[in-house]
Amino acid sequence: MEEIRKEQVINGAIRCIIKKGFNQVSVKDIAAEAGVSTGIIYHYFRNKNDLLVQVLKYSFRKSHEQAMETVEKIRPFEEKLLKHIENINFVPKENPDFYSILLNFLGQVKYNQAVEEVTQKFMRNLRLYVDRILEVGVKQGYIKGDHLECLSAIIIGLGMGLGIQWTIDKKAFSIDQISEIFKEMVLNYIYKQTN
Amino acid sequence: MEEIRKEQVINGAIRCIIKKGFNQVSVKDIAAEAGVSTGIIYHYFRNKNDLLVQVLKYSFRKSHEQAMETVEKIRPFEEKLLKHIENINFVPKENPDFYSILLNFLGQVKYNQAVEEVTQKFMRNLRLYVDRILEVGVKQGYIKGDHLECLSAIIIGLGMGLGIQWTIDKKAFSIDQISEIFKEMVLNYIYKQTN
Amino acid sequence: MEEIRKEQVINGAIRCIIKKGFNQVSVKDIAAEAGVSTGIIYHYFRNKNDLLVQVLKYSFRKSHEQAMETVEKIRPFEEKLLKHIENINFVPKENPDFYSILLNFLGQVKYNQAVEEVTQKFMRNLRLYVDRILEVGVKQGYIKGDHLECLSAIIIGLGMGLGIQWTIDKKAFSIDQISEIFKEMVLNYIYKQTN
Amino acid sequence: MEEIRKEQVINGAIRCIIKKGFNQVSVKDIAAEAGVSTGIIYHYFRNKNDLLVQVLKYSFRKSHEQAMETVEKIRPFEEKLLKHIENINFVPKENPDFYSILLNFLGQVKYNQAVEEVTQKFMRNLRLYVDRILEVGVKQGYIKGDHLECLSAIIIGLGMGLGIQWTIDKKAFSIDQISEIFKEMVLNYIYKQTN
DNA sequence: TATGAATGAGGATTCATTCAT
DNA sequence: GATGAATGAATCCTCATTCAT
Repeated sequence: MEEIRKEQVINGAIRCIIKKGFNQVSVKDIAAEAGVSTGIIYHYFRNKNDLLVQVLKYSFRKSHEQAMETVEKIRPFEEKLLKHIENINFVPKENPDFYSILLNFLGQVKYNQAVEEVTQKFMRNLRLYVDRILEVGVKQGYIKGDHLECLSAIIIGLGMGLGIQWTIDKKAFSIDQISEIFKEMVLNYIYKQTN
Repeated sequence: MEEIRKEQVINGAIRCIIKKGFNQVSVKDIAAEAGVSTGIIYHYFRNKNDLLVQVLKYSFRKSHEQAMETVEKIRPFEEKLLKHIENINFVPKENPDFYSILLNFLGQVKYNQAVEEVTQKFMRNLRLYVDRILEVGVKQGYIKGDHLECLSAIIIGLGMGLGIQWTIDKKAFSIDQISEIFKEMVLNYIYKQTN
Repeated sequence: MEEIRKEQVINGAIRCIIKKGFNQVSVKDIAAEAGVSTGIIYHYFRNKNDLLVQVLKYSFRKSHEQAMETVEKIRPFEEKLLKHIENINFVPKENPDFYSILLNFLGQVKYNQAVEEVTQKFMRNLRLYVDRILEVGVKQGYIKGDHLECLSAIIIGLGMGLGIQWTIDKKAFSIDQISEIFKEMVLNYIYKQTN
Repeated sequence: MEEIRKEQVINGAIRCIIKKGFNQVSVKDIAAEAGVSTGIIYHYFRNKNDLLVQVLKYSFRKSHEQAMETVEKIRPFEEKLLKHIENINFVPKENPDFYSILLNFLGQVKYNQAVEEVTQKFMRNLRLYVDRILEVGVKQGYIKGDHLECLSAIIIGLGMGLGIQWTIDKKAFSIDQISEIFKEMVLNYIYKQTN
């Protein structure tokens, strides 16, 4: 029951942030959106900041789960890597709310330790997942392991940079097209190192 | 005189935003930091939002000028392109305040039309600048023009994605190392298309 | 059972008031301190104010019982009077919590009829008890009854005034020393009237 | 101007406390009573507690000034001492608001350091003033200095104890009558020590 | 009896904005 | 141009009280 209520409030908060923006959201708004009283929010969360941190954690978890879903099942190395890059690049299109939430929180990282920790952990996990895929490629002899330690940051960084650009300006480019090019660049890079 | 006062206030606002974060800054804070009264701020800016938009414009202009400075003088195509990529990648290290400011504003884009317009224009200019460099490369016969229309978004996107990752977590990777790899990836791509 | 529960809650409330102060105590605090739920408090007490009035009554009764204990047994007039004065003067030292509680409630007397009535009754009983001792002294011929009607108020008043001073500032004076002097002043007064 | 505004707010706060009681007073009440906006209170006082401490200081200062006024001019030792005792005893009648305020704050002493400090200082000054009068009596040879060090606490303590009793229950006794008796007790005591 | 989730009015405090000086 | 006192709506949060279980 407690978990249900917490999720109810978190989802209300997410809808509010998407609709009005992080800075403009009040506890009253969230309570109304979630269909509860303001008081109950303080029963389940220490304060507004605690709630917002839970929102971030929840969003990260959901996004992660969603992005992994399709990749998990794929075995062949190259196919798995390319599908993962595609997934990352397609987040802004397929889950635009996530970028809304993310952009709202990124500005807070520097000023809010809890937000910083949660965000750092999320980013590290993202890179780690890519690293693991690449490791498999190395182990199976497809690619050499040299010069691969930064590739995860590049893949995640590009995904994020494109996502933000596209969120700011949907007319900037075609995500589909750019994703293809980027996949090609990555393949070039890992095989060139190998040959 | 008006310009001096405006810049004085804008710089106070920038210092405040960097120090306390966008959401936590009040007009009183800015006035105190700039060494003026709150009243005078309303003499030179329509309201707080107007001031913040001016801050964004000012930051974008300064960052742009700084990033261009070294590149402008370089003539040879490849050298110019690589130097520009390097410049973009090094912004978070050499001008970390810019990323502080940028991240503070990115969350507002969706909810504030003026911020949206200014940000969109800035991003377009960034891509345009890269496109121009590439165009010169095509004209001078170094590379073919096909498949280059998305490269600017990739270059800018990666710069931004790395900048944000690094701003969030300085231990994530070495900017220098990653910049080298990325430059290699870009060269691979443009010459492979050509040959 | 009802009495046990009520006393359990009252004692929780007393500990809370001593620890945090009357104004700062919530029903939730009291429930937690007493080891019960908030709901049960409303089963045994009409509301928070009712509970607090019961706390006051209980404190007055306990303090009264404690102060009387030693005096009751003493028969000789002068010895009994002096011992009672001493008891009154020593309350702040021997039962400092009582003064904590008392001071917390005194400010409410004017604004809370129930508190006013309970406090007035307690103060009257205190004076009455002194009056009875003096009456015995008169009956037994030790002192004359003229000019004695105010002595109880003086004895109680001084006890209270010293208690409050000492509660505010333990370094203000030595209760033992002052009690001796005051006993002497009272004896001087009642025998001077007599001779 | 700042001082006038501060006094305006303090007086509003005093009227509120007298009318509704310390615990029941809100900043909104005080603002309304003082005829200002709530915002301005935070312009002149750090917070509600700061304002209340200023109220206490102000009340203490005013009460002190008022009590001293008549005594200051009197030179002869005995007359001066008796007049001072009388003044102390008559405060509840002549300045009942002071006792209202005092009782409202006494309960806070233990839980509020600023209130504690201000109250301790006030009480010490009260005793000091009595001590100075007695010193003069000693110097001029009217009385001996032995056994006088506690007399100030007794005089202040009785004044306070009677004041509180009378504030709680006006029918308890006649202040005039009791003041006469107490003055007699003090004279007995100081001269008995002398002869 | 007993619990503690739920309510929502009310409290302290902040802050963008105005305006008399 | 320049100041900063003044406003009051809005914010976060608390808490007495109720009630379904």
